[in-house]
Amino acid sequence: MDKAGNIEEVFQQLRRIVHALDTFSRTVEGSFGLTAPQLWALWELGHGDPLSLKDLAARMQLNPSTVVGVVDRLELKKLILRKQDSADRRRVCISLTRAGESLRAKAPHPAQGQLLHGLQAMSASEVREFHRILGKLVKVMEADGLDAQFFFKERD
Amino acid sequence: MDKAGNIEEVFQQLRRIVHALDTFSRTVEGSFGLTAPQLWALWELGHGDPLSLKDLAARMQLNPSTVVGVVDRLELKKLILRKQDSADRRRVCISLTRAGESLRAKAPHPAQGQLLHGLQAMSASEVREFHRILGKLVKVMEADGLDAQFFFKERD
DNA sequence: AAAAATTAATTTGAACACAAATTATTTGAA
DNA sequence: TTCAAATAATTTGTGTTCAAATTAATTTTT
Repeated sequence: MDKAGNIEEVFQQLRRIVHALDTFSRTVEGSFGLTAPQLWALWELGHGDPLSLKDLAARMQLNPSTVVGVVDRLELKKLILRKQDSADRRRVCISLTRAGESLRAKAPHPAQGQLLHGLQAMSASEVREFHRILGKLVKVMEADGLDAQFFFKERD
Repeated sequence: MDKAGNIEEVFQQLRRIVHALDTFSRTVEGSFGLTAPQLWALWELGHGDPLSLKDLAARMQLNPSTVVGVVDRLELKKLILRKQDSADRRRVCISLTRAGESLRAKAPHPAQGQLLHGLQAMSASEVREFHRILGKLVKVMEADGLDAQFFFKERD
């Protein structure tokens, strides 16, 4: 296959990986009661000291406004506790409840099972190579000054 | 770095790629007026004959109920036309309007610019290798009989 | 031909995800 | 010190995504 063909298929493959992750998230929700983002938040919160919403959002690499909703739902399930920070009353202090801690101990790794399984099935050198290539890709994709207008030209 | 470390970073990398794709989708929306799924649907619809909603959903690898919303918004923008199929009145026949066709001609490739850019920056052999590794990953991730319960064990 | 099963599209309800606007609080400058 | 700027959390509004339930039409079975 030529380069263009490979690129076309890589799109498909990444799309399928994202889709598989989403499907796994829903599977976890069905059998565990938590979605992947909720599980992930629980995981981060159990790592050490309580976090502010902003810090939790930063760790999850999500917009704070998104995390508000995730935290709302965890609070409803009584897995976390929201408390106003006494030092800075703008902040909230989010910590696990007893129930949250115990669930966290039983929970699947938030890194999402199928992907983990897939990577573990590879040899170390293959994972290394994959890592190297992804690194290049991320670098280019996140590069500054990439003008979206650039892509707006006739095709097909 | 050892295998476990590489795996941990691959998670991060994939997360960042997904995030970059989402960001790009919003950039396109801002400067073009269409989100990535809308653009993608427009693209598929311009490929040839009109499609039923089911067929469009299949091409986009999305749930039909998701595509209803995407098509709704394209219809509101007068870029597509919904018509009842005369042969089978359960079906709708979705086709581009004149405006839809002209927009499609000016539109960015739905495969999402930054990723395309990133892949084009690689050598052919690198893309080939990436394609090979992703293929393995997809295969394992989509493998049947993978019990989600399997991942529910103590960790950390 | 009438009843049952299937199919296509849609609606409903839940969760994400973001940006932009808002509110409350704190920090910094005049 | 008072007023302005910045920060933290939240609300609001739009869009994506799915599964499950619903509606309308077609196909199959009896």
